Amino acid sequence: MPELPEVELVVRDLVKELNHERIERVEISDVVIASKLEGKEAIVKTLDVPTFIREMEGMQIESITRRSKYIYMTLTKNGETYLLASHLGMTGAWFVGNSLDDVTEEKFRRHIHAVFALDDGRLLIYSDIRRFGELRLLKEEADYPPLLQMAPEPFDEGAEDYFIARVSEPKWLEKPIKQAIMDGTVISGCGNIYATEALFKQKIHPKRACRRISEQRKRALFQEIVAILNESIERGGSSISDYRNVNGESGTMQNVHQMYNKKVCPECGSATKQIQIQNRTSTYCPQCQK
DNA sequence: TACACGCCCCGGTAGC
DNA sequence: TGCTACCGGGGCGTG
Repeated sequence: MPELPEVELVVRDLVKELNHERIERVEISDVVIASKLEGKEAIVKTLDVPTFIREMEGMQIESITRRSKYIYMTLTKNGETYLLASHLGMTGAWFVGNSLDDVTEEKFRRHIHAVFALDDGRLLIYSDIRRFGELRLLKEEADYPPLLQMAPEPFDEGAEDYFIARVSEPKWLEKPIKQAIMDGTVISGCGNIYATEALFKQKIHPKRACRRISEQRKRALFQEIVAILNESIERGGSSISDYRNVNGESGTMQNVHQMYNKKVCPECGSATKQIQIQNRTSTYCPQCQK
């Protein structure tokens, strides 16, 4: 499942592949169309499918960037600028190819939900096995307020101080640290995998209340998260289940995970434990993490 | 008003 | 082999 590093790698690949192409035609899968007709918000958010297609056709791709776990495509049409904010959910993936057969893995090919035919003849393809991802066409970021509430990019200057300030707010003091670092308004882009790894490396129990962690330890934890996110980008991301890059390749970060989904602590050999925090499974070592 | 909780978008997969 | 329960990112509605 894609977190910040995986999204960053997708963006880097898309930037290499795409250069101001124009979207000529758009196709949306029958299952998405059917879900939308039932009133569900399946992948194509807010807009109905015909409107989404009509708006997207004729758009020129100006730039592709990442903001937290969102892919931002800046688009223009008739002198107006738009933003396509794409979230991969748990199983979303983008591909670029000459035909749908270029999506070589069957489980992704079976779940292609949006196809953007480009003016150079290639296809920009969005596949999403579980359909938890989103394609959100906006006039600007402010049209979807949660985007404005996201914490600064973790690599940006000031993000660490922002983190310290946020977890020092009354609403966070008694809450588990893991809940805080997985909240996108506290840190951008840190999901369950990297939160689990960072807490293990810093020997912090995931349920420890924010109030009961010194500022020094909190800063060390933040820096650990940044280091792990960077390491994962260098390793091509974590391919826990369904992450693939634009060329359909997996990453290798999962090979160096020490705690996420592990049964035994690599440090002390104790059996790990799993608890639920905010309905998310948290794996930790009861001996090493206090 | 603010927060906790459950729901919802789903298919793959583990377990029986 | 086939069925069922479970999992989860993240917003949102309800109590």
